[in-house]
Amino acid sequence: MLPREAEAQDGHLDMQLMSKVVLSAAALLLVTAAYRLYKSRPAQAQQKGGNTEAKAEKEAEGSGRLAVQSASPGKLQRRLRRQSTSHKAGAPLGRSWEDPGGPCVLVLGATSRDRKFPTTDRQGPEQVPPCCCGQEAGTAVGGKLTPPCSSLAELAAAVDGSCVGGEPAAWPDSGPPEQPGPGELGPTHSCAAPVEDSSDMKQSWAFSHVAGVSREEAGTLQAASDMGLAVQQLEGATNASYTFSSTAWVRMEENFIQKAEGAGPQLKGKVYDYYVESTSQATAALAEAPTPGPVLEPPDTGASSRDQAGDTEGGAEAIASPHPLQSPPTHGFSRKESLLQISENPELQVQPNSFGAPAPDHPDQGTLPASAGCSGEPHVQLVAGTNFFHLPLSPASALDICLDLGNCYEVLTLAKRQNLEALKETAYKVMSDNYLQVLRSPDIFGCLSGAEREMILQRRLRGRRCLVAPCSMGVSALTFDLYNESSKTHRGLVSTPLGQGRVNQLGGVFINGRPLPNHIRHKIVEMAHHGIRPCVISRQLRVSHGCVSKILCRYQETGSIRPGAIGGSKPRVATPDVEKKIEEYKRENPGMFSWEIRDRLLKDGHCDRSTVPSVSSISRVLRIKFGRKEEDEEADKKEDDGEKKAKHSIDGILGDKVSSISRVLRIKFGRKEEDEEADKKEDDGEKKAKHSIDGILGDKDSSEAQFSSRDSKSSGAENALEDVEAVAMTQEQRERQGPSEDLTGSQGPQKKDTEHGVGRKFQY
DNA sequence: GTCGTAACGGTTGAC
DNA sequence: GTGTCAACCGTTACG
Repeated sequence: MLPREAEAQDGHLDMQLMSKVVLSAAALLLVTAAYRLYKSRPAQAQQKGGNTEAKAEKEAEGSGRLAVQSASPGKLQRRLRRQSTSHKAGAPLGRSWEDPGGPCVLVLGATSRDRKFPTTDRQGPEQVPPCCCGQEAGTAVGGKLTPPCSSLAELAAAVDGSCVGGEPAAWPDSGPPEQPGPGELGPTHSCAAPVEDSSDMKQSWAFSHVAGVSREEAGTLQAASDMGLAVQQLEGATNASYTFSSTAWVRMEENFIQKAEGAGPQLKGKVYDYYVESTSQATAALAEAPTPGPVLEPPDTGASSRDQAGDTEGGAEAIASPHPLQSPPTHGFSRKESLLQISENPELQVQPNSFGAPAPDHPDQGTLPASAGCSGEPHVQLVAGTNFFHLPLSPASALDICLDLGNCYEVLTLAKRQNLEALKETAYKVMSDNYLQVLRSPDIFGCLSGAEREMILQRRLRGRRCLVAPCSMGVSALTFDLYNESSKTHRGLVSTPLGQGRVNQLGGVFINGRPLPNHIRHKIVEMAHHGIRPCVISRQLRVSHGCVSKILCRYQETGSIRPGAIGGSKPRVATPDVEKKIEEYKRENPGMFSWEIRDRLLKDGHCDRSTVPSVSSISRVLRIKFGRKEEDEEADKKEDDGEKKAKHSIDGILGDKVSSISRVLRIKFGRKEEDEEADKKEDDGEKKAKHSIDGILGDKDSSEAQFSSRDSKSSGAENALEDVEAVAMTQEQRERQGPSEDLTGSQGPQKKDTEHGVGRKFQY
């Protein structure tokens, strides 16, 4: 118990320390950014800037703990009024910011923005729209989109005291924030019921101040920072999760242009918003899981938030308290619910790709927006040495939409209607990422144009670029071109360095005689697994339906997507054991003919029909073992009868040279043309359909007689996946690996593949 | 329209 | 080092 408590407190103290450090850093960055931004507009305001900047610095130096006191309510309201008048675009502007304030909005900025830029405007802080969090996002885009609550949003709501607690101090100039509307407590509405006792939660988190400066001159600079600490503990659990979040927000308005106009106050300049957010989590062991207690109502959260906001010091004290968990509960904590729901719903945690929302785990990196779900995400600007996240203030942007398959097409339609390229890109990306599901959804795939289908397919394929392994010139070069973003078309593959690429009737590229890349094969199987018909697969992947059918049949039979072994010669059927038997028969009966030996081998069960050596092979063995005899040759010739005719004709064509060479080969390798001819005859129907599935299956059946204890299908599926992943291994390497594995019996499917080779049928 | 399959031209690799 | 040959490949066309 005690050690656990100590650990918990240690962890909490660590969080406090970290909080301070991060807050300090955030504040410093904030001030630096604000200074630089404002510096670029020197003539705008010098009257009050000194005070505000001084305040900002003061607040920054104070680790953001008590910054609220520096804010002047009066100043705040003046600024708000001015903004409300100047912002005709307040609505769109506010909306564009409100949107991020939805599920994916960052913690403080949205709240602050909402308070500062009410869409209804000119009412002062009292009428400022309430906290951003929650379902506003869904309504932001015409109410059509009701995206699932973002984990980030909920996390933000949980972490951010502004949303839940509505810390009024978040904006010094916003005055006491009004009570958030019931529907606006997004975190509350969207979060599951808290499991942990609220009182514990209250004590476990604390919110610092929010600092802000503003200018009333033509150019307006606003800056704010915020930090929050939340603790989540599941019922009965002994571990608590600490989530710390800090946010710095800067807004710069270039409204000084309105002076030149002279027609009255009119904001024609730009509004820049920057923010940087840092979120970190830690887990600490607690003494005991607190008993779940009654959940505080949402209104309480807001009230308490305000109280806390008004009493920022209290929050600061909570952070600084050495025993925060023991402090009396004072707040309602819908943030617990948010955290809990996030923790219980993994899908809510995977929202870094949510468009327009910064990933919580990557506070300041430039890749944050890059990880968003599309190429049109807000760009990152380097300000004051820190990557800031710049959201374009597009009036109609709906940056907080959480796209999924359920709404991607609607979003796409909306984006098209409103000409939102970024949103379109995001929707396309969702479709591409869920390509198989899209294919199965007539309401999505059926509504897409041909170009769009092609585009999402291309993006889907492009995403596999990492699978390219340029180990083999023949295949890899082609594959690389296929996924080269610069080409972006299949046709770009045609001109491979080797010039082997060809384009089939469907527009797909292939190399004649060479198997398709593994990822294509895997995709075929994958799509088939999703119930997509072969004809659709063929069209989508631009692979002939014959090939699709072949691959699927093979996969169904063998469980492997790999192509068969290419090349090579038929292995010897006259194995040492068989040769030994032949020698034994000959010793027992020297006058025994080769065909008699052959029959004896079959009769005694040493060989079956598929593995018994040809008469020629037996004769060769006899020649090697017992020396050359004219009689034997004569007898062999007679036995071979008509089969030799073809050979003789060939000899006649090629002359004595071939005969002599064959003789040499016969002695040297124990193999000659005649043997192969005889083997061909003996193989009879087994070879008739080499290119057909029947042939493959026939080979399989024959081989199964020898490898009856194989269980290829179970491991075959794994190999199918493995095929895609193991791209470092070239096709040829795999093929070569197959036969060796056959012998060891370590890989069923591979064995089956090799069994398809006719030669493998006669392995033994 | 879908699917199976033989034929084709090609590649590969063991011999 | 080269040629042969039998395996494989994917495409195409046909039913």
